[in-house]
Amino acid sequence: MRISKEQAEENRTRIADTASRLYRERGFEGIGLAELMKAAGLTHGALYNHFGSKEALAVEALTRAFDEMSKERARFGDLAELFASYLSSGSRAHPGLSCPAAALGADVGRGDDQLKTVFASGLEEMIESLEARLRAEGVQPGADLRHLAVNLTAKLAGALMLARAVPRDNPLSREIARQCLEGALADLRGGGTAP
Amino acid sequence: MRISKEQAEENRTRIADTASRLYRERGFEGIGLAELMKAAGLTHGALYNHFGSKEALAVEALTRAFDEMSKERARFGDLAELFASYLSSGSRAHPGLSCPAAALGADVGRGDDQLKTVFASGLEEMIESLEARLRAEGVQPGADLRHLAVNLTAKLAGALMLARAVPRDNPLSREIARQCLEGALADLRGGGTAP
DNA sequence: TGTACATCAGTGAACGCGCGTTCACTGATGTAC
DNA sequence: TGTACATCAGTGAACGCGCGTTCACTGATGTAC
Repeated sequence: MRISKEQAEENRTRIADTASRLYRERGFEGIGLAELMKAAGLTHGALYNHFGSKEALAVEALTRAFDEMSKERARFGDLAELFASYLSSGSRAHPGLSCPAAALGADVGRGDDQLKTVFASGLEEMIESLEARLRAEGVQPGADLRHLAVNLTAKLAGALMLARAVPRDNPLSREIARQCLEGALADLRGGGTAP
Repeated sequence: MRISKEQAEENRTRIADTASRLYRERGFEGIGLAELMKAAGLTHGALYNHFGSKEALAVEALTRAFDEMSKERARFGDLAELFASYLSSGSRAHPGLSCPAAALGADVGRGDDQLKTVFASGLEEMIESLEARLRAEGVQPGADLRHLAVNLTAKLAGALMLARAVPRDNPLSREIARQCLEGALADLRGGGTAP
C-alpha cells in the first residue's frame, strides 16, 4: 500500500521525533527498533525506507533533540526562568522532553564520531545562545561571558544528570536541583556564594 | 576443577573490578557478560558462582567504583590538584579509571532503584568529603560549604561528561575542561568570575 | 479527463547473531576418619 | 600423617529471546499517454 508523499514525510518526522524522545528516556541501547517503530505507529521494516541504520536514526534523533531544545529556550522571558525550568521536577521526571546533553552526554561519549560531532554542534549552540542572553541581560558586565556560559552549562547539565541518578524519594535529588539552581542564579548576580 | 578459597575470592574481586572498569568505559548495556568474564580471565558460566545476575554485578561494580574514587581522592595534596586531575586529559580519555558519577550517572538514571541507591550513597560521600576538604583548606570562611560542594560536584561531573561527548579533536572538548577547572578554582577563591 | 502502468512506502516473515541464564560435568580442594 | 570421599568453583554446550537488518510482496499513489 503506497502512501502519499506528504504522509511519507510525516511518517519520517514522527519516527525521528519518537526516537528523539525515547532515546533520551532510555538511552541509545535501551530501546530496540521494533518497539521504537511501534511507538511511532509503524512496523519495524519501514524504518529502512527513511534511515539507513539505527546509527543514522540516532544521529537524526540527537540533531532534532538539540533543535527542539533550542526552540524551547526562546520561550523563557529571562535566564532565571530558563534555569528554573531546566532543573524543575518536571524536567527531572521527563528526560524525553528535556535536555539531550544531560540525558545522552554519557552515551554519546561512548558513541562514534558522527554522534559526537552532532553533540558538539548542539552543545556549542547552547553555549553561544546562553552567552548572548547573559550579555543581553547585562550579567557581570566586563566579565568573560563565554567562560561563564561554559561553566553554567556544565553545572546545569551535571546537576540534572546527578539529580536523576538518585532515587526520586531521596532528599539528595531535590537538594542537588535546588542548590545548583541557587548557585546558577548567584552566578548571574556575579557575587560569591555567601550564605 | 575445584579452586582454593583464596583463589575463588581473588576471582570474585577480579570480576567485580573488571566490571567496574568496563561498565564505566562502555555503560551497563555496552558490554556482555561473556566478554566481561573473558576480560576477567574466566568463562561466562563462572559468573553465577559469585553474583546472582547481571544486575547484582552492576550494583557491586558501581559500589567498588565509588570506593576506588574515594581512596583515589585521598592521594591529592589539595583541592586544586584534585580538580585538575579530575578534568585532566588522562581522566577524560580513561573513563574506566575515573569518576563513576560522570561516566554512569545517565545510565543509573534509567536503571532500577537499587542502582540509584548505591549511586546516592557514593555521591553523598563525594559531596561530604569535598565539603570537609573545603573546610580544612579554609575556603570561603563563613559560607555554606555544603552548598558550594554540591555546586562544584555538579560542575565537575557535568564538565567531564560533556568534554567526553565532544570529538577528541574538537577544541570545545579542551575548552570545557579548562574553563570549568578555572571556574572551580575561582570558586575556591570565593570571588566572582572576573576576566 | 480517463486509462494503464510504474513506483515505492509499508508489511511481516525470516536471517544470523549475541544476549543473559541454566545445567550436567570436571577435578582439585577441603574434610572426616 | 595418610587415605577416602564430599564439596563446589570453573567449564562450555545449550536454552529461549530480542536484537538489527533484509527482502519478497502488497496495493495505493503518482505518472505517462
